[in-house]
Amino acid sequence: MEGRVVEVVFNTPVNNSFTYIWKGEGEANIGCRITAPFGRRTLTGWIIGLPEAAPAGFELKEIERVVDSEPLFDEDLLELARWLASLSLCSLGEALSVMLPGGRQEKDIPALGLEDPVDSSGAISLSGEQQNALDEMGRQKGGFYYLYGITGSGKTEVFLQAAREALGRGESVIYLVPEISLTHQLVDVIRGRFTCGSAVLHSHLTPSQKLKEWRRIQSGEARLVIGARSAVFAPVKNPGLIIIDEEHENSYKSGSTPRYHGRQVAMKRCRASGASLIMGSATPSVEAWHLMERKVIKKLTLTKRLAGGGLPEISVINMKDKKGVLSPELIGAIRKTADSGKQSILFLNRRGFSYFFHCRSCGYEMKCRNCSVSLTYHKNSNFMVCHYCGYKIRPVNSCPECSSLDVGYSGFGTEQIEEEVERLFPDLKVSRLDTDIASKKGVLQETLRAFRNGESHILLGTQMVAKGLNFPDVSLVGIVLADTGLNLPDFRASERTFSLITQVAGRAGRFSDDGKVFIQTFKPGTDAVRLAAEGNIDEFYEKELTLRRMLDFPPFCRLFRIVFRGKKIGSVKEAAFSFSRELAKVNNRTFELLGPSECPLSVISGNHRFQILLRSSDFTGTHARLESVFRSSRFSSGIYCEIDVDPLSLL
DNA sequence: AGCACGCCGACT
DNA sequence: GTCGGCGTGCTC
Repeated sequence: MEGRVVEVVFNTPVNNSFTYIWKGEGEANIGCRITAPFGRRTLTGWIIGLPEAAPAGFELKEIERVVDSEPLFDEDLLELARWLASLSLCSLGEALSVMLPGGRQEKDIPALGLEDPVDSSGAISLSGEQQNALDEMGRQKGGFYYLYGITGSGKTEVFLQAAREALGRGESVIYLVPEISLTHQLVDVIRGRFTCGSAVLHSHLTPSQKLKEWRRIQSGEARLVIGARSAVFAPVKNPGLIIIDEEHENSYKSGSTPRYHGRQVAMKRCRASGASLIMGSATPSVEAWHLMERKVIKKLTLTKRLAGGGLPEISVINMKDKKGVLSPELIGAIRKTADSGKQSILFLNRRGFSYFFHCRSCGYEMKCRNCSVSLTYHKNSNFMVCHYCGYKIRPVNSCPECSSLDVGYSGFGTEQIEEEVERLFPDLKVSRLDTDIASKKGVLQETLRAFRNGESHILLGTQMVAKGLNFPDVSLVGIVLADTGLNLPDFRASERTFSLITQVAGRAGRFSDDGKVFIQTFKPGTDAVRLAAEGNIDEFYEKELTLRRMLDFPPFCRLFRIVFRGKKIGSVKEAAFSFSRELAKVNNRTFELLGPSECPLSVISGNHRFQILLRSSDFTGTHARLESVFRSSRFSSGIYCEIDVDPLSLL
């Protein structure tokens, strides 16, 4: 009996496709899921082709079952998957599995929603600035735009009206937000605003719910799709507009294979379909800023705060020679705030602080002389190491800058600060919010609800607090140590610090005119801190871009990060060095090869980690060479190699 | 990724 | 003598 020849890929790191035969009743079309025997197991795969004849030399196995009667993806989406697989060096099956419902679930970091207040009653009239921006966007179909404006300048309203116009033309719209799980308010507003069907894709949908939404989008029933990162793959018909809210957010970059960036995928989709792209933020990524300067993206600026509400008063506190973690100024302000019946938020950027050499007297940190990033202290080898180039020196017991002996490698975490705050303010109630707490289901929401209801006076938190500052009774925000981010061995440290301070400052005091922000820092003079405090945004980007150009970092080059991990340090190291030798063979001066060196986080859950960095301005040439070495290399069991093209972080 | 096959050490 | 280590290779 004859059957249909079917080409299939699976969600495995195996890059090739497999040919099967379908002898069943129904149709087997491109884009449908199937189950089939694969080796000694049965797997679900996707049909990517219907070849006329089977390749010779194989005894074809039979497709067991065709899961879908209608395809999950069309040729356009398949093409996008091929592009993604090639770019991020994963298999086609892995690429498809991250795009499609029922594939691997992407894990998301909990973060607070932005909750930009939007009028839910219906379209409101725009300010002159907003209207100009909207008109500009309508001018050229397929254009790339950036709405650059301070918090409260009404970006969301412009997004919504641009979406309305696209929907009015019969087109579909994808609206990306950093993380959807806690942005119910925004989602409700958006859904309430439009009469056409909308779909919300987020990580907490069950596979069947996800599939249902997927079908609604495919059919055209839902033409407005709201979702986090992976919603950029939504199978919309006739895409007319993709919106990226809070473009600078790191959650747009996937943290696992395939490590794609939502912005990059959005740009690709828009170019392919002729749709427009609109991004927005008060603190664009340095990449995006550079694209604006190069006129690849048209910058549209919103300068005015709509609701009035003056910018908060910002004080920079120099922590040099200060005892304790809270300055007298901040302590006084917390007391005063509580006395006047208002609430305070203390923000602590804790990440990685303790790994770096730090002088308590002057704030000096030890930096690599080649890379201008902070050196990481390694206890076991007793070396300060640069994780870009492997440069290492012995640590010192006194500060090279001021000779102070008050130096160390330890910092503080939320727990210590909490103790300190409780000691200082025994009569005030403190809520703590960090990743440990947030991972416990429901605790996050409960903590926030309690704080919003005024059940505690002070909210103490890490990263995640930065975006959720729209509590009406909060009038004081303290950044406990603004420069901790600068200690990270990362060329984006400055950008992150700047963005953070600016975002925090922009959100404080939105509901009252007496909002105050205290920035504690050892480096009040550092550009990231100083310019953020001054609100001197344009100057920061100018300086940062000059620096990146000087040091040859993105966006003036492209980076590739290749991480090797495994239980046995010797084999990991060996794999990294052997891979590095293969790369060197084909390099031919195409790229700069840095490493191998131990990763900044040298051991994660018992796995030793080594990394290689490639730096080049010839992206295509470097990518091709890396691809050929990677696809032809075999790693022994227990050794894993992961590639991150355009990494956001080198940790 | 799984899951087999395959060839060398300490054990019922 | 076998159970089991993980190195190597394949999956239509």
